[in-house]
Amino acid sequence: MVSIKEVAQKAGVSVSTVSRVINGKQNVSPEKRAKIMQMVKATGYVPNRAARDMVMKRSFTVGIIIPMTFNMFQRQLFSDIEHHLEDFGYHSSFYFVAMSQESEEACLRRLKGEKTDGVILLHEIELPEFREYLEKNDIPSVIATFEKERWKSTSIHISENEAASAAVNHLIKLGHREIALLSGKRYSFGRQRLQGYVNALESAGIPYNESKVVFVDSYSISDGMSGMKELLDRKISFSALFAITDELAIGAMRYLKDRGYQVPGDISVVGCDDIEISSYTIPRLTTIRQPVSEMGKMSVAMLHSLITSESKMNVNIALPFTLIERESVTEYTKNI
Amino acid sequence: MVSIKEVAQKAGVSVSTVSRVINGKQNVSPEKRAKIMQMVKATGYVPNRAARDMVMKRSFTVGIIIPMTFNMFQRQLFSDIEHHLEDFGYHSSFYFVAMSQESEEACLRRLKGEKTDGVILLHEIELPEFREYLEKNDIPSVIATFEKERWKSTSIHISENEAASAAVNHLIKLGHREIALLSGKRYSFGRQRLQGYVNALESAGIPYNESKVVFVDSYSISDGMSGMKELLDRKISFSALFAITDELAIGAMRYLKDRGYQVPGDISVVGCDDIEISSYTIPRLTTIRQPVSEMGKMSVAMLHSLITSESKMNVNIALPFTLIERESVTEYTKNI
DNA sequence: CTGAAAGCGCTTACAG
DNA sequence: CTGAAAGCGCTTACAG
Repeated sequence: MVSIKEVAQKAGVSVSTVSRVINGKQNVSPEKRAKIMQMVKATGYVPNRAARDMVMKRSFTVGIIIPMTFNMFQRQLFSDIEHHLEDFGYHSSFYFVAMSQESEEACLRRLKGEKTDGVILLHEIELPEFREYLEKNDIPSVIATFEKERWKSTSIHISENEAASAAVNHLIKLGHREIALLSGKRYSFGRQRLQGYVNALESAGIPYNESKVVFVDSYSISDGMSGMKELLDRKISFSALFAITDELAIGAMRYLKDRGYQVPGDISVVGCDDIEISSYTIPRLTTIRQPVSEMGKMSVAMLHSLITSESKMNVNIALPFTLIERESVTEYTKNI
Repeated sequence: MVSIKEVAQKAGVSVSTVSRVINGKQNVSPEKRAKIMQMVKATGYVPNRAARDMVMKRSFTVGIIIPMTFNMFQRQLFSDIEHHLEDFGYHSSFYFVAMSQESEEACLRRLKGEKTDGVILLHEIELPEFREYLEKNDIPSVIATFEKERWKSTSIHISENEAASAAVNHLIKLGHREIALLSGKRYSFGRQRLQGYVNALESAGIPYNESKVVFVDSYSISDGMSGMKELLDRKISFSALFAITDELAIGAMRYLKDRGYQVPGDISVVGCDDIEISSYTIPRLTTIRQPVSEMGKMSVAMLHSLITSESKMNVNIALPFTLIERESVTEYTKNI
């Protein structure tokens, strides 16, 4: 591969000068600049990234922390983030982490060797050393799509609590009072959306009833099916369901169909997130939309500004969510 | 950050020796080795990747070429590939490329600067210089999930042609004769699956009828809807549809429902790929399964062997596919 | 088994 | 505006 030295020789200048022009610095005579550009083109020279990274002591890469198995919402988010990262000229390095301490430690170890310019978390890491390492080394981080308390970093999210309330209020406004909840314990948003459900019920003067809520392990479609099964097996009476993620809702609708129930005829279902597939399900899912692309875009933009600016001020950004009314919800008529 | 030099000083040895132990070389006395390990631990030393990459003239990263907008099948594949790459100790670098020459050129330019150890293509690149560059520089590449003619690299795929035939034969066996095709021109598999459809018809002595096939621009769910619309608007008569991707099939089922048709009551639908969501749609989709995880795993394993072994032999691997019978297909009763 | 030294390909003061 | 030189943090012959 051709090196900067070779280009310098062919152009009859020093490497310093070549370095200047390829990095767009001023103070180079037009003639030399032209000559150098010409040689760069002729030789097909491209700077060696490793060498540059080493001397500049930064890698121009940002680390992306992702859960080992990431769901559809995160896949969309991830893809948006990648695009923007590329636009800003960053590389990205992945860190898949599972729900275990060893996995988090392994992630931290790798992180130390790579000197990423910053980190975007699509997954909540518990390990205290992790946070400490970032803070001690001034590595900016942004949390994408979580509203995490006491973690000193910028975070982009919707108000989880209010989003859940909005979903439930929509149901209440339509006359539903026996509203089941399909939730999970994993991640902070599980707790927050549960809280939103509780709040909405309370405001409407509807008593909270434990037997109407089920917690599943994760947030996949199949968890939605098993959660719905559990709910049905309890033989309680209800007319609507709020599933805290769209995938859960889709699984619930699937299972309801298997058991012969109509959505929304027998049960109204509302989800949360608005993943792509939700506009195509049968019936189309009524849900709360998180502005994914904006969130992805902002995550990168915020991280970039944290990396480049002097004042490292961490902000907590709550983006607006929207209720998207589709076909899975209807007015209250009866309980099952 | 602590460097190798610092560790050497604290351990009272030379940097060469430290380098030997952290790289697991032999020929180091047990005492020094122990002392060094201890200092590594104490200082929290982790080798600087950029420095190592530079001197070793390789980056331990593999480039992943992805289409600008990647579909659900590719997202699953991608996620599998990433996991395995991490297992093998590789990093990955993304190259999103659009359907344009400039985009392919930009991709090539970046590739030149990064000295990736190898490349995995999830997207077909047309630019001849691209292939030339890889060949000239002995950069191994594997094509994941495409069966590409005249491209000297290893490729992992199913027999597209036969997979399509299997789907259509299934329909034929159930008595269908008027079988519509929802296809696309983009990528070689579009052409290949079309060929499989044609072959299956021919073997069964059913004449190919152009009016029963529609080509859409891309392979998304919404393309599936618009393709189905076009088909219906042609007012032709048919009893079954083969959509060359699951997303297309899901879009078609969606649109059929909107127009008041029953699947499979009025129209049987079979897809191809077997993406996750296909087992949860209403009705569940009958489709041809590509062994995604195996494909992801093999792509990485093959690339790794290409990178590390001496003999760079390129192989063309066709993995078996399976017909997955679910609920979207039924016996022929009538045409619409 | 071990260390001194060269070199990888860049950037960045520094001196002119 | 320009170049010589130092230095980034490693690995790898080479000599002992």
